[in-house]
Amino acid sequence: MNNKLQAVRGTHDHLHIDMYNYNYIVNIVSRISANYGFKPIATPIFEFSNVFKRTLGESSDIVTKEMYTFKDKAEEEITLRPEGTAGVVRAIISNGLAQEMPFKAFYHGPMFRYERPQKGRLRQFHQVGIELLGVKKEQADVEVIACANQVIKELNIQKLSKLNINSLGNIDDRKKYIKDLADYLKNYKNKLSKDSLIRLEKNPLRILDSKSEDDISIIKNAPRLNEYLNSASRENFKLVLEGLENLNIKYIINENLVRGLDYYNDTTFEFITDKLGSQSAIIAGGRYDGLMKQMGGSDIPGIGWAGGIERLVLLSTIKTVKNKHISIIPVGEENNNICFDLAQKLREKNISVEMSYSGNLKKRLKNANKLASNYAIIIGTEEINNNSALVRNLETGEQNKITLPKIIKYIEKILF
RNA sequence: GCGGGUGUAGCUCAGUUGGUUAGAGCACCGGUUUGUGGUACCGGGGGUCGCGGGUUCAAAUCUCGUCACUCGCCCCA
Repeated sequence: MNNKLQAVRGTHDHLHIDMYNYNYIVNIVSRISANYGFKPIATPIFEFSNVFKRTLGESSDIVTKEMYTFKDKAEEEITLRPEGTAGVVRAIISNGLAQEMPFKAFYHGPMFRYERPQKGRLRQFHQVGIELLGVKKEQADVEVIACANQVIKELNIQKLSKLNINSLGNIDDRKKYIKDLADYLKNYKNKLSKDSLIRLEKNPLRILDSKSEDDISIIKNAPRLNEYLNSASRENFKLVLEGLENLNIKYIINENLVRGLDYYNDTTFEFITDKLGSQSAIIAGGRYDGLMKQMGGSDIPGIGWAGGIERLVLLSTIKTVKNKHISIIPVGEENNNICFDLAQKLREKNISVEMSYSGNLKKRLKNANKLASNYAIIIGTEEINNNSALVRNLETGEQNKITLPKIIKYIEKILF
């Protein structure tokens, strides 16, 4: 491979198969979420940088080291979106949709994060996601999670993933907790891992899901977040869990599930897998009640999730069902026009037809075989003289002579 | 951002202690006469051995750098 021309690190070309897989995932989520009342929406791929800086948290990893930010020709600071929620919420505010609550959106598209690429982790990756705004009631949490659960189920990967769930409480409770947690951890400064010492300064919550053995043993006796939750948050969490049980959705309460974005509160959840190395989350989300207000809109609650399309594809065994397909073969260039005309007529009947561009009968049959055509229609001078065509079943080799006026009906009959 | 592994035809890989025109399978193209594919046989195209520098009479093979992929960490979908 002479790689003078290569795609930028962490970006991929999506060739046929990739696009079929991509569309497969998007179509499933689109259809399922529509059944829950979510409607499609698309927001721009880039936004003013503040849209993300203000919402994701100035100290979050995404903002501090992963954003693709640049100045455009008008000196505006622009960022390629690293996630979908902030843009959707901004769009609601920009378009004055705060009156139309509840607002239920489904979206998909590319996201950008400057990270070290790995399997299932790219710099340009793609997400599908839903957002439900305007409902504080736990019914929203349950509905949103149930939708994700159904996606997992229909992708047939429920055995490969587990739903983890936790409640982060509100911001004030969490602040109190973080302070106590940090105070506790400061007693173990000499035992904590290097990474965790840094986290202790920047974001002590993150130490909770550390993979270091030492950290884990220290955390065992640390103060617990759920003991800091106010009664409303506790009650809400309890109702969410009951709602899931009511729907027979299996979950694991994971008290150490803390998410990287500052805007989350109360319910957070992740469908995680152990099949993708370091990349465990395939669908993840949570509640973000303060986000809209923080962005300058009304005080409207929200909850949603996003799924990584590439990760979902990696986990699924996707079989794309191929439509029945026909190859039309003229024998002799002089019969091209009549064949091409027949091809058009069949296509107008919504039948998938190809006519190869060159070659004799043998080559064209070979080509038909390569295209996995179900039937070949062969028309040469001999057939035209009889006002007929040969229809060959390429699986069985069976071949019939059909008169031209009847051929479209005949093809429709054998295909459907 | 940190640490490890890998990089030879479109794909999967061989390539001996550095030594003459770099190989295989699959795929692709053509042929095995004239209007019949999927099997078989024969033939062909395609690689400046990721890229750049260094060591050497000589480098795919050693060395350094760089790019990309990959594994772990960080973090995340």
